[in-house]
Amino acid sequence: MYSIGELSRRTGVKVPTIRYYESIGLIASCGRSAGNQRRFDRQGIDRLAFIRHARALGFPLDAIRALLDLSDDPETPCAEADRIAAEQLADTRARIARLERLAAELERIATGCASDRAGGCNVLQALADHRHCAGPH
Amino acid sequence: MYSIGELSRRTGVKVPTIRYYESIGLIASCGRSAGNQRRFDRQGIDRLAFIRHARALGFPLDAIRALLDLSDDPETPCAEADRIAAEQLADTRARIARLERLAAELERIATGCASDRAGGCNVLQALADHRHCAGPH
DNA sequence: TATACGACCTCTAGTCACTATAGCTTCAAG
DNA sequence: CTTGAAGCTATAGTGACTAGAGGTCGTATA
Repeated sequence: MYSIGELSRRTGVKVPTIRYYESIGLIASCGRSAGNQRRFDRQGIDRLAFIRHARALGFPLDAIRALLDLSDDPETPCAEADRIAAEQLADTRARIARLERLAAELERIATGCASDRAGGCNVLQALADHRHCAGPH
Repeated sequence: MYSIGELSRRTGVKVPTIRYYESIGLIASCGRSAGNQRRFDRQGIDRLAFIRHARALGFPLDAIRALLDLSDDPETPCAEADRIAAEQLADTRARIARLERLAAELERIATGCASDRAGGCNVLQALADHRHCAGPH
């Protein structure tokens, strides 16, 4: 049996975050001490480690909830898990693509400002007038 | 003089968003009609277009506020504007780097799941056990 | 001039995934 | 038995909006 602090140390998830996960029904303590403090078991650690790992990979909590449901039953078809992961990958790639467009435009804007006064500043002029941009965003 | 809807149409910023920007002091209407409806002028359009453009490039509203302050006075040194833009660029690049690490790991996890049941699912096993991962995240 | 209808108004609450604070109680070591 | 760390609940705040309720205004037409 582990206290919430122990669980936190073993998984790297902060104590308030663990309580938050419990409040939204993502995890459950296996009971309480006489003085109303949460107690967790080995399963609690595994489940929280799973969540942490999935969060680190960028999965939203809703997706993690679905993945946890799937892994609770080893007989479930896992096509759904594959789909969720594929979706997350596609989402991540889309974000990268968007950010790369922004970075390119920012670089064009942010480098080589001729003026040293705001009046002629590249950055400010580019932001004020969309026509200074190369691509759409 | 433009109504809020007209301003919205001319800048592509949604009406509730315009009201939100006003509520946080990012823009101001130049007055109200007899019936208490907002009225904007040409300057309002320019300022909102500036904001929209900066948001499209990923600048947070706080940075945009600072950029607007700078562009309000053409005599201000523009080193600060350059700094803000450079910071935004650095931030964007950092995000890209992180997302690329995640995408690589997701791809490794999400492709080629051998099993068709959750019990042997690649995705679920990788999430359950960090040791299945190639790199840190 | 009456009326219809779209556009406008304010205010509140919800989104996501936490984080912070306040004020209190419990646990474990000495 | 005392002390101090760790635990508890509840509430509010973050960023940048978005959605909804319930009411008012402006203007074109009949």
